[in-house]
Amino acid sequence: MHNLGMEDGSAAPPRRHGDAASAERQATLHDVARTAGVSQATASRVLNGSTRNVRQENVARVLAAAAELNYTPHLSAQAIARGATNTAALVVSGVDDPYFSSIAGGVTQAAEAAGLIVTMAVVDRSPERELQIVRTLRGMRPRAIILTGSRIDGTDTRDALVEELDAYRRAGGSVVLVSQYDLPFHTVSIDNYGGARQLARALVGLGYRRFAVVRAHAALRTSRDRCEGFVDGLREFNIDVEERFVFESEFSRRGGYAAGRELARQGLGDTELVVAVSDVMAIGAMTAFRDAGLVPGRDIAVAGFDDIGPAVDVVPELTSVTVPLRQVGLCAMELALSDDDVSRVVPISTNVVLRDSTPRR
Amino acid sequence: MHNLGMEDGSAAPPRRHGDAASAERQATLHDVARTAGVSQATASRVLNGSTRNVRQENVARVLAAAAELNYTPHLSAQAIARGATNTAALVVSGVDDPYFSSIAGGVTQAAEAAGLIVTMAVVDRSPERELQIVRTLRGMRPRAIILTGSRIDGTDTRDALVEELDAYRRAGGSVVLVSQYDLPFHTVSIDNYGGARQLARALVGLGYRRFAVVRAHAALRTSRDRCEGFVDGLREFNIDVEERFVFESEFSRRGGYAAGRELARQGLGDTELVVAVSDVMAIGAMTAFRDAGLVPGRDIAVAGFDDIGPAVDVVPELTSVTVPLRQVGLCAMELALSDDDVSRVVPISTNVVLRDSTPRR
DNA sequence: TTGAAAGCGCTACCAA
DNA sequence: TTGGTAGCGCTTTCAA
Repeated sequence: MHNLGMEDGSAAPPRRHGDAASAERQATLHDVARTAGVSQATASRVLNGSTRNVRQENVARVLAAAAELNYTPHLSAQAIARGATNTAALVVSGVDDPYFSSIAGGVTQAAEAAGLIVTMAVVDRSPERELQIVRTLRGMRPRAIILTGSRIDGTDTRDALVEELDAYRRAGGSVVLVSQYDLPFHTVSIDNYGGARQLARALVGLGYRRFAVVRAHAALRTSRDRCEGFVDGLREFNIDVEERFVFESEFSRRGGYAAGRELARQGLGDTELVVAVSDVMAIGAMTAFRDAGLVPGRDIAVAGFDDIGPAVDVVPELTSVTVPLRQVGLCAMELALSDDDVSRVVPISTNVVLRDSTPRR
Repeated sequence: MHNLGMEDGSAAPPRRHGDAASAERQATLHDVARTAGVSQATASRVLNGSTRNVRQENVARVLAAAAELNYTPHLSAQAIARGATNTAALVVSGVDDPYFSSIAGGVTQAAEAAGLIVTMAVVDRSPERELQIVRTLRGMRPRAIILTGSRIDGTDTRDALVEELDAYRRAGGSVVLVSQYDLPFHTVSIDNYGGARQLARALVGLGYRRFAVVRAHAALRTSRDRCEGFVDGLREFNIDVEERFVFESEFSRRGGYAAGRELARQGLGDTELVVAVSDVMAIGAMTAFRDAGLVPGRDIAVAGFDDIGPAVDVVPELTSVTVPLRQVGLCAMELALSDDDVSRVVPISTNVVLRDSTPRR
């Protein structure tokens, strides 16, 4: 690599080779050892093993040499020699969704605490793609694979995925699923069904009787569970949601907006409240309502799910179901690190928060 | 690890050892070769090299063996043998901030397209921590290191970081900085200064004369540039921002909220508009105003920066400066992959969007 | 078209 | 407390 076009006044030493293609070789442990005048084994002990049984003088020499050569251990080489990496893999479906990014925040925090590096992959496409990603990730031999928001349900590839994960686990890896509680792996199980059911009760308690529902594709377990919980909750009061007031849409702000717009276009009828399976969707829907000339909280009440930060930044503040997403991430990582023999399920409970978007009727 | 709780009827061979700790060995290329009855070299050629010069029959055998053994190439081993990985490292400061997660979205998308795996590290603490993270990342020998939102400015560790990055680059790695345009590396340079300056002009154009500013620590380059651009823009009209109406706070929703609360507590005086250095902060401030009984857009106008999605979900919709964050991510990755000799700077222009949070006066 | 074998950078065992 | 050395799983010459 050349270095044209930069008047580099910084501390950086100049290029050594004129040759454009030639890169300086990274210093290896061998180099360090030679420079320090000790064996490679000793250098290894100083830099990565237990410093204990090396003479002080040699420790110093090695350290000095390493600093001088700007040595960085080759993690792949270490991984291969040690037979284990310090990597954890995280699979999400969309980083820019607050739901996933909050979980990811928790995961990375816990990983850092455990000295692990997180590798993140995004599945935005098909289940096939997810399978492929898991295969690739497996190739990194991470300590753990954490799968969140997977559309594992009811697809042909489901069995293949499960087998892939199982093979990984048999080889000593640790698998954690977030919100997928019927598979034989560690699972952080968010109480989507229960929370939604509670939400239904609470809303009925406020005086609502006629509902519309905005949900995502049924293959998305999270959406389905929330939907079912809500519908079951209403059924306790002999309330049904009319088919024409159920909107299936993309699991995103855009999807929520589209659903809201559609609902507004079609006419609210006597619908009093629309509940979306996520805050992100609910917020999108609220904006769609406003754009259609409806005032959320007055003309139509709105409720969401997750209680993401922005829920209190919109007007009116959004009624939701609190899910401690960051903690979900922490939990997932902990589960991943506990080498439990049994597949454990850690339940995460959820909690209804009533706000101004659903005023008492 | 045990395997309780699942009746595994799959093709997976049974445990070899009764020992709970013992894991089944992952199949290696050697195993595949043996099973297929060919040499390891041939197996390698089929599975990873050019399939071309291997007899059809052997190709089939190897493929079959690989499938049967559920073989996954050991990426670390490949990395070490090939002398190169297919990894890219991304350093952000906070995943759950829409700013970073949007950029991260772009980066991962571009990485995927290029067949790279993204490793993500979060720097939420000190610059020292950042240096340490970069060192670790370097150990993975990624093809590229993308640094975004780094608080590289004016710290003691700055030189150390630069040297670290330079050493990495000398060894053939590719470094990309987002929004740090005075360092000798590839840079995606968001026009923070210009955008802020335009914003100032536009707001003055709307009739505003008295401003408050909510900003983050001056060491954060992004915040500083936006601030300076804004102040310079006002100066064109001989408008100054009083010192007591400048609030320094955390670069987050929380920080924005705190600043807004403080401003409300202190009293607006004759302040007409508060501009925050990011939408996230602006939105936090808006909520603080509301909580203090002020109506944003009526009692106090508000403007932000970035034009993140939620900007149009709040009421009133937030005036902002559009930054194509996803594209910034894409760009960064492209820059990383182009093995350009010269350190290139790709400018990203920004654009003022006036919305209801800053009504004409 | 194939296989033997020499590494890649590192760790860890064993003997000194 | 040290150094020699045998791998770790893979790629890639080089001969056959």
